[in-house]
Amino acid sequence: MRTSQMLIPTLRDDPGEAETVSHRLMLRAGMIRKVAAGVYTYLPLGLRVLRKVEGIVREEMNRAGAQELLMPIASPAELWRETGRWDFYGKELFRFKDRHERDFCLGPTHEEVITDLIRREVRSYRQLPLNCYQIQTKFRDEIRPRFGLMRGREFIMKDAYSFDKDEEGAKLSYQKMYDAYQRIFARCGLTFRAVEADTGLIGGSSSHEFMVLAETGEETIVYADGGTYAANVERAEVLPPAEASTEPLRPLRKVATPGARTVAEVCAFLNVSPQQLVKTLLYKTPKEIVAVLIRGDHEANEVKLKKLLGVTDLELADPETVAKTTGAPVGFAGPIGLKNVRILADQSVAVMRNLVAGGNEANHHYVDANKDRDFAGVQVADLRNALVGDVSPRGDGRLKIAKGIEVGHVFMLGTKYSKAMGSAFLDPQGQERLAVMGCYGIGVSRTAAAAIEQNHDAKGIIWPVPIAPFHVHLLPLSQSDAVQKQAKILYDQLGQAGIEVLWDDRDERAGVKFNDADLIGAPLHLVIGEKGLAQGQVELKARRTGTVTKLPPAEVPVTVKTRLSDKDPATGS
RNA sequence: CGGGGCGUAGCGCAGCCCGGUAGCGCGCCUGCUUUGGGAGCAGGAUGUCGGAGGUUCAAAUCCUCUCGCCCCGACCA
Repeated sequence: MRTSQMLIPTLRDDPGEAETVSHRLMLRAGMIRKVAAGVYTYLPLGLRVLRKVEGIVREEMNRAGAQELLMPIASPAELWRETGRWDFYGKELFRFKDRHERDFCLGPTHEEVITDLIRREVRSYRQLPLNCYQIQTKFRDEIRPRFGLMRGREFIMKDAYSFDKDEEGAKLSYQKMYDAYQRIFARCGLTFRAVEADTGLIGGSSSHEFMVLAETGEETIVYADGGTYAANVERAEVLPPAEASTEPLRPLRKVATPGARTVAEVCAFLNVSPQQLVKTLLYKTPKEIVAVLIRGDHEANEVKLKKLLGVTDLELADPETVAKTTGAPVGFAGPIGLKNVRILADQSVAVMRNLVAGGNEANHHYVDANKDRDFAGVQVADLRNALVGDVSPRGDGRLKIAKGIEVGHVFMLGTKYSKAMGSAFLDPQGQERLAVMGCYGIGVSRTAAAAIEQNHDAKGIIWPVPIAPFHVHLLPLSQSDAVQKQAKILYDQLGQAGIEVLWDDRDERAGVKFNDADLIGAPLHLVIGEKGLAQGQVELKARRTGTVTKLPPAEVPVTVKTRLSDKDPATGS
């Protein structure tokens, strides 16, 4: 393609609206433009990258035995009412009415639609297993869209749904997808990690998220430094403490702690460490108010808490509720004397002795409090976030923490949807059985953004070869006949060799072309200059390393092919 | 939804406090020169100052309402 014939509106300055690297660079490189919050137009360059990612996804899905279909973006409320998700999904579901006042939504995911199809069309075990996927625009009315394509309200997703006749088959389908995902993200040139994950709104029995490792990631993951365990921190299990305190119990005292509300303030005032302190968090669920005891230096894990309580709605209680429940303002809640409230404690709290806790009275705390002696009826569970240095729950070392971008998520669904919607088939015995399902998502547009987060420098994007919008950026530096002719020859030769070339045929200065090329980030830059050409040489530059190779034009096609092959470190593929 | 901030030329911003009829840099157009890392000179075009209402002789500037966007948090395959 010739630059002069493509819409590639690069920007010199960083747009004010973008903070994140990928968002900024995609805008500056002329790949995307915003239409509304979280809604973007993909310009030709951006679309080419999406198509590359889609191509890899499609190949690997097909290879794994899945078949492509395409479902509608709009779906009727009735289907969503069958599974209860019309109410359950909440505000994130983009809803609208047609002219007959019938409720519809824009699909955020398609379990209902696919299950509706399969229950109609699949009646025999002979038709199973089945795995159908689509690559499609999805809509989620995110509370806060951000970071460009990273968290849009409209985005492109590959979603696959497997149907099996039994649990065993479903596990196999799941494993196939898991393996396919490994290949997909590896082929995209990403550094990533599969981690155990929570199943959230989709539901099901177990799941793994595929995380692209990046500082800017919105997810926190933990992994064992000595083995294979890795999990989203939402999900990561924490082992019970290895040893309990053996300190002799001291008598309980109530002391004045004027104005000391936060852990830091109380610790400073009483001259104790956060490890000796217990914070009492009051949570509100639709059913009840619960008090949660967490050690001062730990963080409560609301996902674990929700699971334990069997609720999906959970929030910290407002100050009035706290006051009404504890008889004290926020900052002085404690387990001692707390009435009419279920009390939960994290495992680490259960082994503490002589702890400090709120006094349920303004400006007072208890010192040397002890479970069972001073407060009882406490349910102990794993309720905190895992921390750096915790022992891995699989015993393979200690935990470390990293940030990740969730680009894929595989779920074992079981019969949640087939049961709700009656997707059944007849087994060889003529018995009716429910399909066992799995679902598997990949954020295609997010993957493109994640690739930039992981592959860039101060000058711009550095595309991994397999998803680069172009392989070679051809930069003739002069409008002279000799240079232009040589450019045309190389452009044609490379094109015939199946290499995608972006030819900067603009009458711009060298600096402008170099800077745009660095910004756009094709893996190889082919520079044709007047002087070099007079000596029979052109230059091939690796975007990632900046390494320049001078070579005669005749050698370009072969050299480029070699460089683009995935073994060459200079292109970083 | 809570907190913070921003809407002025295609992009980045100043002007607003203290009202007097809009400016800077980059980009864009024309010409000449230049031509290996965002050229120089000369000339030129471009704004419902997010929108509506109000105050005033006069509003980008003050007041009210409203819409949009960004950041932090809560939330989320």
